[in-house]
Amino acid sequence: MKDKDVAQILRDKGLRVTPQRIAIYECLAGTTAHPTAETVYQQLHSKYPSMSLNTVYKTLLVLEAAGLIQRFTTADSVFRYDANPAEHVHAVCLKCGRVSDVPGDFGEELERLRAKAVGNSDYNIRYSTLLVYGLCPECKR
Amino acid sequence: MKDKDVAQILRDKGLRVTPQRIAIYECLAGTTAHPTAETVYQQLHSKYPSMSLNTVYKTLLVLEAAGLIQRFTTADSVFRYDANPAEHVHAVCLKCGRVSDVPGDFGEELERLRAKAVGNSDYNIRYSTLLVYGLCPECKR
DNA sequence: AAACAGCAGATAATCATTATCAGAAGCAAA
DNA sequence: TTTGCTTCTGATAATGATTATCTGCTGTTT
Ligand SMILES: [Mn+2]
Ligand SMILES: [Mn+2]
Ligand SMILES: [Zn+2]
Ligand SMILES: [Zn+2]
Repeated sequence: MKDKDVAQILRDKGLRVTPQRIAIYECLAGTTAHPTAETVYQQLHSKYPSMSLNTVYKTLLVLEAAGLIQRFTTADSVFRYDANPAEHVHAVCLKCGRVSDVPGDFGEELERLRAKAVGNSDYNIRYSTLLVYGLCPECKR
Repeated sequence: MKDKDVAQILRDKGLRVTPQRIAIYECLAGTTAHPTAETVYQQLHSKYPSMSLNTVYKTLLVLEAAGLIQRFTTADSVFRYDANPAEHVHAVCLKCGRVSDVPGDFGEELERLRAKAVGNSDYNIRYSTLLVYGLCPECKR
């Protein structure tokens, strides 16, 4: 997704386009690491020394509300952010906390699970999150 | 699971059996609501006025380490506790935060997902958590 | 350029969870 | 049953992530 698109999506939602919003989105779009707000802040601090952590948090909320990114939480209870807002499977390392995408198309499996959950639950189901926990390549020695 | 069993499991792990531990386990075993630590604390406060919230937290960690319960986190980033330590599917209400078990046996589907994730990921996968988000019966009006 | 509404940054507040430590209590041995 | 050791509990404080508040600034529209 290019800057122009992000800017346009923001404008279409009545939101302003600011350098901070573009920078934070690009930071997320340019990594596969599912960083925390703190990590995003540190990444951008050299290029944008005046940007505050609070702005990072608020901007991430704005981007999420606009449907541009997703936010999720793992067992360590720190929010992770992902420039890919589509449902997909995440692997979480039990030792170092790293979060990675699980490659492959799980659309069919997730859809089947969803259908079964919809049938069995009295909830009006909107979406689902699947996390698999284990040891990352580095940590499994 | 009866008290005697819990007590014995604790003893087998070299842990002491205390009224607080039994009470907290029974509180969890007697509900399907997946309470937070704070909720467990409030539930027990009338019967055990001297029990502290800190003890609830530490006891829940002990019970989890003993494999008697499981802990997980939802989108609101507050830990939920469950006397059923087996993998199963949870539904989370987007409006009120309620967490319910999704009935039905998802063992086969979860196993298939796990197998596919194991094949596609370079993580050494141990377990997984599947949460479905939506509106609970109360909140969907 | 001007004017307005929304945004960024500094700061403080909040909330859940964990750490610390002294006294109480479970447990095993005597 | 009593003793003695060790672990646990509860009071309190600390931590860490996230959010709230407020003032000055900036993007946007005219
Ligand atoms: Mn991802
Ligand atoms: Mn459950
Ligand atoms: Zn790792
Ligand atoms: Zn609800």
